[in-house]
Amino acid sequence: MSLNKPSRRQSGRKSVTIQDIAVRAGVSTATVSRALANPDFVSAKARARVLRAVSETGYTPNVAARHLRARRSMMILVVVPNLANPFFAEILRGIDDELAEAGYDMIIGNLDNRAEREARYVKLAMSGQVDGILNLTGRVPKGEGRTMAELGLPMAGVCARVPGQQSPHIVVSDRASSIQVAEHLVRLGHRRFGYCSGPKDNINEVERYAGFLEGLAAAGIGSDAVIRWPGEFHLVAGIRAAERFLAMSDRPTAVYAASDEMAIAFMKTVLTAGLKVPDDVSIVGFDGIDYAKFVEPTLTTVHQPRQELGRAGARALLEEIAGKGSGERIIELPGELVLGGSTGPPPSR
Amino acid sequence: MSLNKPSRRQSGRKSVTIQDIAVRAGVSTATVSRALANPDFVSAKARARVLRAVSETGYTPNVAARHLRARRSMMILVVVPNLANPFFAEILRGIDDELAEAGYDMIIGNLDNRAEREARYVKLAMSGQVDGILNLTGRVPKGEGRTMAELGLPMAGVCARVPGQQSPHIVVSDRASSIQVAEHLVRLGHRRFGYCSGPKDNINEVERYAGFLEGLAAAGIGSDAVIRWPGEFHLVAGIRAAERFLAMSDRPTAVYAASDEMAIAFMKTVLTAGLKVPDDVSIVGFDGIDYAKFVEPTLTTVHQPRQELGRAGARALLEEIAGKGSGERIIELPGELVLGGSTGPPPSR
DNA sequence: GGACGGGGTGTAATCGATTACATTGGAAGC
DNA sequence: GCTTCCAATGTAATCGATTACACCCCGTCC
Repeated sequence: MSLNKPSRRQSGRKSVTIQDIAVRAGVSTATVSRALANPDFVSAKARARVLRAVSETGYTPNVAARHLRARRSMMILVVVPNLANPFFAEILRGIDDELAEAGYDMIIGNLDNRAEREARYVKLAMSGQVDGILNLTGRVPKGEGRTMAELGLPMAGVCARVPGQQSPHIVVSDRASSIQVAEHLVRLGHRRFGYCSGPKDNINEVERYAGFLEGLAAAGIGSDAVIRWPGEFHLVAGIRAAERFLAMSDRPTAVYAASDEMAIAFMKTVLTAGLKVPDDVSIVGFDGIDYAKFVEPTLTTVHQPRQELGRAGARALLEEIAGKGSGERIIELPGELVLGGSTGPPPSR
Repeated sequence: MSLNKPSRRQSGRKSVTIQDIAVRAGVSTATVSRALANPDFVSAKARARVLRAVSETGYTPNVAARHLRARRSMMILVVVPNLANPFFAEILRGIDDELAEAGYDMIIGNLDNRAEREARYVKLAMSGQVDGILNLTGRVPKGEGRTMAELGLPMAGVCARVPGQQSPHIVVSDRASSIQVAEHLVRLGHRRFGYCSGPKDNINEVERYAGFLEGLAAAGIGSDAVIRWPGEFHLVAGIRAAERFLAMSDRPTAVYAASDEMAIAFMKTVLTAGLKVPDDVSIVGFDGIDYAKFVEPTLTTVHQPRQELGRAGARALLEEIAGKGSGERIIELPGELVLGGSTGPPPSR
């Protein structure tokens, strides 16, 4: 088996090196490097000649060489649970904006909701290819016999608090927001509830559920008034929950879903079954994705400041990388309950 | 200004090198390298010792060094118009699956619908950081005084045919599918149409519009029966088109939108205005994103085989990289008209 | 006038892998 | 037994940048 295709070497690419620039500008490679990285330490004349040579040739430093020597790649690994959920897309935008400002690019590790894909990104992180990790998954990815946290790379968590991980976390006020949801539904007159759960090992899920119960308790309603359906934050889980709901003889009058995707799928399923929203059942989601505004009726939901979550996460990570990080630390941004048309008083019967 | 923070060198990371493995296994670095890359050329004994040393130490080759020497990064740049559109997320999944099989990872260049972000990725591609480019944008990104096509890097287009770009393209049958849309609407009895356009310099848009007119023409309906609203494929454009639609005194009875996002936003806006869908107006989208099934009524749309588009694109690119590519070439995958509840006969009046 | 200092520059080591080329040892063939 | 050949391995060059260190030159200060 041919060791390597020697044929496909630089098919057409010219590859201008720092040597070429040095010769062209009549200086040494050291001066070229300095002229580009630390202009202040080079004479104006030399700098001008270097810059001209660069623009004439279209030289771009080879990042592999730079990375090898400088021991930094200017790349960040962003681990995402599921790219298909538009909720994450806007967080990524915030992250990207902030990272780009600092000169970093990002590699997106999409788990696609499949834990077995974690290993691939642990490996990628191990190979020294990235300078830091942003973890949006609410878990500590494992693989290759290690966890991602053990790699000693700077890391920060966004959206999700990961217990036991020594790094900053940027989260939304899951608990406080869920209390508001409970208050809103109780005020409307609801007394019996359904709850569309996220994965039970996810801390956001835990907090949201706890907050919901806490809010109800404050109104004197016990946890036995809540039916909890298992779920996974995505559309399909919403359908399953709705099927269980529809099969019930004595249904709750309000349903709280731990993600908008589940709420939207739930709503669609019960509408298709002939129920009216909110006349027959009120529905509340969590996240505030764009589509929540484009379903009929509009979804009542807790809006997360997605872009700001991303930006704050990126900033925290950059601090960690710079060594200015304070390590373990939680930054909580407020969620906002946005009222839509999917909630109303319970059926009078 | 301190040149570089010397403090932040390898904060805790051990960095096992090939040297360490060589010593530990009692062989040379060449043998270690071969044992890992070309096991057949190394004795079983040596290989075993190397592998043991590797697993004992958790060694991972430094990719920067490998990349520098081997002149390949095993990274692909994927340029995406807008990550927030879930349509692209599933294409990315197809791409990622196929690339991962071949050992490649991807860097996602999200333009976020802003052309000025193109330059950043042209630069990234120029720096030799990637072995190839997948372009989902339907344009040739420009910046740094060049276009991305001029870099001489292997490239392939997905979703969009880019005129004048010498590389394979994987597209959906825009024209044929749009003809079907026209036939469907005509068969239902519609005679006056609205069309929610994508960007006019986008080839998919051009083809979709042309196909729509062609289908109508086949039924003896002229292009003067179609009102075209300008758009951008995203949600906001759908709202704008709907506002124009609502302001009309004599409205078309059916609307075709060049993307599901526009269709969904259009539908929501007219529903909010008190119209009924499809009783007052029929709506058809394009793409077949998940949310099309979760709006009420369900959207009639042209379903694109997204994952397969991504896979085929990745395969074509890998062929280009391997030098087996045939260059200019168009692969067309069929779209499928999926009937939903958003289309019906025109109001009888 | 000589010592000193510092800005500007060049030389060469270095990062950690891959790989061309040289070398070794042992089996096979005569 | 000696040559031949090939598989297995080692040595060292190499990729292209960054950067420690040395050096030169010239102005300034005693």
